[in-house]
Amino acid sequence: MIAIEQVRRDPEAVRRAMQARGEPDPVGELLELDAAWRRDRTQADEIRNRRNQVNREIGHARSAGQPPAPEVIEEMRSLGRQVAQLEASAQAGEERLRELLLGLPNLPLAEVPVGSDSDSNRILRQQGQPAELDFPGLPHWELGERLGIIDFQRGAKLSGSRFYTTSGAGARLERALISWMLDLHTAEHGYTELALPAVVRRDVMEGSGNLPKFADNLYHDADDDLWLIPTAEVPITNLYRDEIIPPGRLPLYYVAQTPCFRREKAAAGRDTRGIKRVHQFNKVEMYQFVEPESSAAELERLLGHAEEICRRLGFSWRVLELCTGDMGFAAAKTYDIEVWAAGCREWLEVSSCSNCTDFQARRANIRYRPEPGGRPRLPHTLNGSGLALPRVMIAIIENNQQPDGSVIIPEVLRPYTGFDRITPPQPPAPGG
RNA sequence: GGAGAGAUGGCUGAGCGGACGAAAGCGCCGGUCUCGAAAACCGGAGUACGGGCAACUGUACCGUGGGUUCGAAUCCCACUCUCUCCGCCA
Repeated sequence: MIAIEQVRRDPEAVRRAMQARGEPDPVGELLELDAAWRRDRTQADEIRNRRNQVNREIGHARSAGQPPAPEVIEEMRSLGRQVAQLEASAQAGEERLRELLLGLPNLPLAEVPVGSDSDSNRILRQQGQPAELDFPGLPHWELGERLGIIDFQRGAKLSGSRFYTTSGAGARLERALISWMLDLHTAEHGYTELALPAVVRRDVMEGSGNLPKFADNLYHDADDDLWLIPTAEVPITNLYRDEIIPPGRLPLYYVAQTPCFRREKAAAGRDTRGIKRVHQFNKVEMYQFVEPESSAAELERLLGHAEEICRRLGFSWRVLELCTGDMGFAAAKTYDIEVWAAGCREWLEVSSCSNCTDFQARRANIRYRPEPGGRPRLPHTLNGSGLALPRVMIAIIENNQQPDGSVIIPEVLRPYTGFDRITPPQPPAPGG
């Protein structure tokens, strides 16, 4: 949520930001609502003040044995009615204002390239070249089935399209990746590991900005009004909801592996083959609560932590700086990391690293106290995948496939997998 | 699932419908004392919003939402959460 104070102070900046985002201009309506509720609020406070004064007088008189005069009571009744009316009006205005603010995306940082869609994203750097195989390579959906490690039919049998199962070396490879990533981030990058609920309450989804606007993409249990998380960002953001973090605690660095559930309604028909876009997947997520002054530098470090995974796995990758129109709702600045997959011959997004500035903190009412006795401030929050498992699996399987149909396991994972190669269950028949 | 108890400030914990933003203790911050610390003593300190250049000032907040009343931390209703016991269960 953006601050109404900022709209008051610099309406032009907000107007420009929303335009860069491709949003309709909300400023006029915001300012009108704001002025109206402040007027109601001030009047209600004044009448209340009067009422409180008379109340005290009644109390004093009463303890001196004097009951209040009927006309005094009558005035109090009248004041009560006025207060109730003004308050109802102020409350309605405040709710509409909040609703409007909740519907607005974060303001992009000044350096974010302006553009309406992914065509305007800027390629910041590229490490390595898109690898070419010197034999006809296979996409992972074929490799996975031939190796007997990914089963799409049975996934669909259990849960429908866009679900899959892994088995044997495939399941082990994913578990190894998860352990290795968590170990790397905790041991070398300073993160604290969290284990978290995968279902959360409605107000938690609202705190993170997924509800009400993005209900379409969420799975939901109606009986208990519980929602399946689309990313660990949701529960982590809400850890400190409605709290004031004591002095000296920031920065807080967290990493968590959770399943992520996405209905992908908006992407119906896209990426239907393989495990590139599925309804349930695992993701290792990094998350930071930091002081506002350091969030810009922290985003660069966070990005580096995600890139380190790519480097050690031997990937070729590139870093994109997203333009204003392509960024997520809560982000003020976002880097995407894409790795090259030689089988489907695509750059796959494996990480999205964002500085959400104070947007989530304000929305979820998370504050911190800079020093003992100091005024509470809003921290900045950052999140980044580190990394999303299915697409990492894709890249490993496709890039490391061998002419004989086997797949070489990257060196760093071998202590975790216990094997250095995945081989087909039987020698592949000639011609497949 | 059944039965019961509870929710007040950073924590513990008082609070006959009117003087209550709320006793007291602990903790915290500042000061006196001390070479320094501890102890003792003195003082300070909640959060949000409105008005004001500011000093300041007004209002709200005792789990949440309603209700009764001139007036609610206090009375009534609903909900949420926590704890204890029983049952069931990985």
